[in-house]
Amino acid sequence: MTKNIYDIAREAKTSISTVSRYLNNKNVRPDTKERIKAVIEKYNYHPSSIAKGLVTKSMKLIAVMVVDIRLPHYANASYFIDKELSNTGYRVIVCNTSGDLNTCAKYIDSVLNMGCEGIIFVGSIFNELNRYQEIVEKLNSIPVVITNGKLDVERCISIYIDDKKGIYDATKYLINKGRTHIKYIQYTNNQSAILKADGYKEAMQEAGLTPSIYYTNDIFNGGYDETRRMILEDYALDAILSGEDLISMSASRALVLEGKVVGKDVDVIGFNSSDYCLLAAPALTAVDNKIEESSKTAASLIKDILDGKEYQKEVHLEPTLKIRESA
Amino acid sequence: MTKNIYDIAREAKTSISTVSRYLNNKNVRPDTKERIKAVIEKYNYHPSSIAKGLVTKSMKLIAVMVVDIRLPHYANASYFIDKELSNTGYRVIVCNTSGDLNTCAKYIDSVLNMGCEGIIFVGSIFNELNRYQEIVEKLNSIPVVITNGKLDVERCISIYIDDKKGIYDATKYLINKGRTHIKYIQYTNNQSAILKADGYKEAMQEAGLTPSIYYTNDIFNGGYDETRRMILEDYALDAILSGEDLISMSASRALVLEGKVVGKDVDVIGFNSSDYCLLAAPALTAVDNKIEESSKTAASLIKDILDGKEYQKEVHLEPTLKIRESA
DNA sequence: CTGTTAGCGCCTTCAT
DNA sequence: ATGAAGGCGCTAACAG
Repeated sequence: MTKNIYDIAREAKTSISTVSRYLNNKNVRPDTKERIKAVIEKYNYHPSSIAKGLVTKSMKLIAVMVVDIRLPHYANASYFIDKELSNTGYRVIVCNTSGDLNTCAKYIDSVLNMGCEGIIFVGSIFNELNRYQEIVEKLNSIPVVITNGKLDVERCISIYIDDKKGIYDATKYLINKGRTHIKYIQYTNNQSAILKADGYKEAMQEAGLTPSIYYTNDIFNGGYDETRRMILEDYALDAILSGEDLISMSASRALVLEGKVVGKDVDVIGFNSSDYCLLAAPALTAVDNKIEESSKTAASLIKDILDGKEYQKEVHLEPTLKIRESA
Repeated sequence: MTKNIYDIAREAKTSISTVSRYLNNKNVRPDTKERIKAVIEKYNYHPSSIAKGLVTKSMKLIAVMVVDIRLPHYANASYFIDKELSNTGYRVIVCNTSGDLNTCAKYIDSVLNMGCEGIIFVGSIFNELNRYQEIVEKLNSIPVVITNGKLDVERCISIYIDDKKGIYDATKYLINKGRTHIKYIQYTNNQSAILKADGYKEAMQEAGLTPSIYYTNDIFNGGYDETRRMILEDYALDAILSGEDLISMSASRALVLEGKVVGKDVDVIGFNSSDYCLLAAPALTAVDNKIEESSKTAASLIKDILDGKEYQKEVHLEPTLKIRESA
């Protein structure tokens, strides 16, 4: 039924090697080229990527490691990486690690022996992989890109988005607006979360204000719950910011339900600047951490390594404050 | 460096066929079994899935076709499918077709010759594939599951979620609450969107009310824009519903900014009942179309077909109304 | 520029 | 229960 390279060669009156050359854009005489082309089109023949993979040890696959695709940040990252890569003949395989390194290790094993050519790690949480010597060794065989982190492997590119500065600038912005009772909600306790909180603390202390940090691990309700707590503890609060849009959105919701006018009585700022910011009432002002740019950069850089091009080991991106209605 | 089946066989003092049998749980004498096991563990050997794939014509891959992973509905679907399948040794490959059938066709070609064993289509939009005879033929070679649709291929399971009834019930609910100026916002013009709108119309007409439908193709701003329009055209509006949470959320936002009290002056109902409903202020009441259940069902059914089990060609799921604060 | 040939790592008869 | 040998579809020397 489905044709292979022998069938094509036979019907094009040539050898399989010539067909193979044609397929891989090597030199083939124009007239044979024409004959091969005709037969290939006649049967809509596609060479088996498995058989090719067995020889080349590659299935033209790039793995993307995320925590959970349901979170907008990771959905966006994998979308843009896929978009950038799928044109170049690569297919993307997304792995939901739920932040668990054992799960991640299993995925790495799995994609590696599927002929995966490179891995993109999205998020600083994957920094912790450095502690697993065996995993690091496996990663040595392929190019790796990581955002906001650095892995001790042969070919690794780090894309840094200065999260700390993003929050620092946002805090400054609030201070310059005259806000003084500025609260911060920290989501999780990973490296990136800590850096962001540091940015907040630094800006507050420089201005002679006392930092006030609330903690949560619940992405959907945490902002609401902590804001309720804040209201009880300090009714004079005049600004809230966090390291996640979703946290800030539910904080904003709590304020609105309390009768506060967000953007006037209290300013709220988020982080990521996802499209969901537009759904908040009022629309959420947020730190834009350039997810599209960093994702596309990750994709094109891993291609560069694969293509044997020169590449820089580090790329730095600056977050910016995207002002909407909530602050 | 990396061991193959010959290395294992040699060191375990047996032949590759016996190792292969061990790997595939065939009969092997206990003592040889032990020796093989020891060597395999010593080197942490994993058989190459590419080589295996060349023989079996399968890479243990399932493709999931979605429109755009950035939309919560698709992110959730692919997450739950992945979660259900990754335990069984299958890997999932997500394809963002952006609703374009040519793109979809290319992905199908691609995953098929990568040794993909089955495809899950998420959303009624993929019904349109029936018009492409060549695509349908290709799909004949593998099991297929589609939600809210039916493909004319050999082995296809349809999972129907009664969208029309979901909206019908929601409309009834509003009517029973005494609402009369109920508006509907339709997003896109695909089969599912039309069915939902029909549910709305039917409920309205049965109650002797005049349906009033607004249209948009903009998932993030459409709800807002159309609601602005509504307010100008009929200030007495007392309820809005739509076929997408995001549309209803931005509709709600427009109402709040207009000074209306959502859930009191005007009721708003969404569709999907994603976690984002909790971020709206007030929290969005929505039709729950059972995305987790349908996704997990899709995954386990495609496994059933692959395992040669008996299977039903159709599964029906009932949406329910999840009442929160906005209605 | 082209054809022959030897693998890539595994599964699967077919004997034993 | 086990081993030998052929083949899955393709690429990559090698020789012409």
